[in-house]
Amino acid sequence: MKRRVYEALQKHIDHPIVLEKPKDKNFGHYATPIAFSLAKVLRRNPMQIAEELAEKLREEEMFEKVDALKGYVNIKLSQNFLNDYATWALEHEEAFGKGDNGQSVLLEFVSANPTGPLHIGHARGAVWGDVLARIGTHVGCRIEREYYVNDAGNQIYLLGLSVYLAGREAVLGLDVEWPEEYYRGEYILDLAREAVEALGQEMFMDEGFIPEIAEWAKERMLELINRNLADVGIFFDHYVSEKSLYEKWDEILTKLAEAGAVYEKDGKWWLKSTEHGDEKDRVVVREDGRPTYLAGDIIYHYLKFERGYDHYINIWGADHHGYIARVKAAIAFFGYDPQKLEIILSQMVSLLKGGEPYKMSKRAGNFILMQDIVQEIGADALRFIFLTKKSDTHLEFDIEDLKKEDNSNPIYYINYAHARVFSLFEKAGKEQKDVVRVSLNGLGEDAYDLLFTALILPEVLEDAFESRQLQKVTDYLKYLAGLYHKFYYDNRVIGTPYEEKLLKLSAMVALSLRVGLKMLGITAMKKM
RNA sequence: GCACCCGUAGCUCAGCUGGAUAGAGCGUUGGCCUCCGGAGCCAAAGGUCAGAGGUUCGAAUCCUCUCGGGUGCGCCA
Repeated sequence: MKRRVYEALQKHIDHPIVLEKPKDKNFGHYATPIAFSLAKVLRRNPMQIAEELAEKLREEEMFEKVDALKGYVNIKLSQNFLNDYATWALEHEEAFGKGDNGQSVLLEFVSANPTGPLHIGHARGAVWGDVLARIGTHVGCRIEREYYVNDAGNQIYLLGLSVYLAGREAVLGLDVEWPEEYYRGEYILDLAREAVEALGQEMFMDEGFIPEIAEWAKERMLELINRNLADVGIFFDHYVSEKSLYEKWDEILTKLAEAGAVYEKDGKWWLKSTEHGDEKDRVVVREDGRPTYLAGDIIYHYLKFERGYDHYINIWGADHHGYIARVKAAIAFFGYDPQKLEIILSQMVSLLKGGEPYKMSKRAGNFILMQDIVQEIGADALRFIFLTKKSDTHLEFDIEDLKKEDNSNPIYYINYAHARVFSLFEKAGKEQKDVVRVSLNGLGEDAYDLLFTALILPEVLEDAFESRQLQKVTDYLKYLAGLYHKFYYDNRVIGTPYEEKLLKLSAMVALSLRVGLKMLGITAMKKM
């Protein structure tokens, strides 16, 4: 809809146009301060320019009214235009809001180490990535979801060691000496019990079996992580194993050397990441010849770019922000455009419980599990908490509040509006198809406000996706639901001369709420 | 010390590609059910947009500095 307006304006203006929604709805549906920027170029009075422009735009059929006010050009869409659009939307439910962006995007998210269950911080990135993918797909991108599995290195050995020791101590009752660093937490005990059962006691008699135990435990953890994700409706198209990448390392190192990207010093190989804006060069091969973690990431991103997507998005925890420069540097050395890699940082989540800060630490084992929160407040509420906040800001919430908040949760507010519409149709003994072609002519201003708000869903989705600000969708849904609740309160529907018109309007609102909720991974309720 | 994120109502947060009178939810106070779902609606109180400069027709929004909070600065992953 916005695009149609934009195109209409373009016919008359040869200048970048900013189109916005006026704060005061009396000003119309759209407004542009274009006259101010044109005034600078043309060196003329903005009021005058606005007036001339308004004059030209009045010829467009889709506009009912075009005003010039204090330099702004305010535009009001015609009722016929809005009505026809609503009819189209209701007849093409699946297509409403669908775009044709066409970009192919590889979205990497979660990528939590397979050494434990997902905690609440992971959940934020997981939900964000999932919804970004849902909306992106709806607006027409071809988005593939990928999980990078860090299944190599010391941490996996540590996992094995932890299970091995827990098995000896808690299951077999042997004396053990705990090292300084190991994984704690109940899940390690569970794993140990299972492992003794599945692998046999003899595996716990000799440290030499630790790598085998580690491998087994890692697989179990991946299964667990996937179950955690599935419980909130999150899935992946690809899993890439870090371990499997290293066989390509020699080849990649050669490529880097040919590009002049690496050098040898102190018996180690360094990436010249400072050449591309990093603060220092980074070791990629240790003295003993083993590649570092960065090497794995270099291979991974090289292969990503080889796969030829238009754009790449990684959602990382904010604690990895220092890592961006070196990965981008490597990409640049391969001759690819590092701009195509976009890193979205998901900031910390702090939890309170009854006002007390909850320290989250994987090693300490007292972190809050995503599955526990899901069990307490439900997947939908968990999704909503994260989606009402932008990703790059710290988020703090109290578990106790969330528990008691299930009644005042905005999801209920939105769903209630949706359910009310279905209740109306039921009471009226009608179905949507009975009213889609009804003309809305004759309805009042508030009805058209509501209709217009329902119809802007596509541009809200597009804007939210393009700006990576998913909270715009939740804001919109709350606003639309609020408008409908008020409208419902002010207007009687059934038994009035406007019954069919108002049912159509209600159906349109419900459609936008439903599609919007679907984008958030939440199913709209017809009854509550 | 350097880098990144943040500082907006009592609390949790929107608004930030500069635009018209700074918003929501919760909390507080007071109204609205003989009537389609009161899980709703209406109203009130509550703000030096951390502070100071700058840029310009115009700044919560952009720039600089200061103060305050968080995170990162491994050849761990």
